[in-house]
Amino acid sequence: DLRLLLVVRTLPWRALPGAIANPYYVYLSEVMLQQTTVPTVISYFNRFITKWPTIEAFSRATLDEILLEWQGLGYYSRAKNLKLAIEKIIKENRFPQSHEALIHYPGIGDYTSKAIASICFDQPVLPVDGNVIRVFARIFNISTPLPALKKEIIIKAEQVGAGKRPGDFAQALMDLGSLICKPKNPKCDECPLMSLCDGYKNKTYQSLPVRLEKINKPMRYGTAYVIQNHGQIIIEKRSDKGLLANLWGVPTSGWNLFLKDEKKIGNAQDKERVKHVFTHFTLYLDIHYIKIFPCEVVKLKSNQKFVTLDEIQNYALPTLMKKIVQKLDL
DNA sequence: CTCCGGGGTT
DNA sequence: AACCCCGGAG
Repeated sequence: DLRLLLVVRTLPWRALPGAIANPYYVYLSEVMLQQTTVPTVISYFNRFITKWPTIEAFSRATLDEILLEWQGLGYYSRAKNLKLAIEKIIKENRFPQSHEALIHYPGIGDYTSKAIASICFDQPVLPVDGNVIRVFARIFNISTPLPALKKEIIIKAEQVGAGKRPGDFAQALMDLGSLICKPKNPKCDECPLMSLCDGYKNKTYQSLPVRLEKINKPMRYGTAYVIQNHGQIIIEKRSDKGLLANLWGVPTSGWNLFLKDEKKIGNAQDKERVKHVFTHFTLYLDIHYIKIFPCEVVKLKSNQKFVTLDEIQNYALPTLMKKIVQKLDL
């Protein structure tokens, strides 16, 4: 039977043996883990629960305060959704407990709703994340390529069931995926499920799960403007929609696609250019340094302000903008 | 340097 | 199907 596994890892959001998991901790950590690895999440998570120990405390934080703590984690709309969902929960005065109830909150989908329901409330559901997909694809030797594979595994997981301790089963399966049944060089000789693994039996496990073609990312380029005056620079708050929404950074030009035969980028030195990779394109920004003369009058847009390098710590900057600011020596 | 993993929304 | 970001592995 698949449902005989031990939870291996101790993590700050996990309950001690015999204790009940804190839904706020599990929810917060799951959202962070949607985009980042465990070692990175641990420090972010600890800062969050120190600053906001309960969902009540969290619900009183502004989006700007949350983004300041979230900076560097990426996928910034998740911080916004987390805030919206927690405000809703506080208003309702009750933490939703079932997969069906949870899935209607912003930013909570199939995986996160099942993770919270099973880990915190012992609901009989199995969250299917990348680890579970990989483990199931190998155990049952399924060669359906991603992303279609995911739906197949979700159905398979419903058939397998969640056992008597759904939360432990879910976490054990994810631990197995991350520590033993790894994407590369899995430790099959240490695996408690070796004897029932069809992928191991058929020696297909290394190539599972199968994923379809990867497409080349297009490149974009533009200019970032570092506008200085007396040890201060101009930063601006980005729009509340689209890429890096609600975050701060130096002003930039538009980010243009390279035309097919266009000369790539200029001959700027490393110090004057940053490269940053997003999900669907790679960005190159040449940095232009502009000094304002004392007699010049600068008219700032409503979303712009002058700040010193010290003051910039109080604004949420994405990693792209940190790369630029770190080069500065005012 | 390049590649890749990781859920949810629209 | 496209969009949303970053860090770790190799």
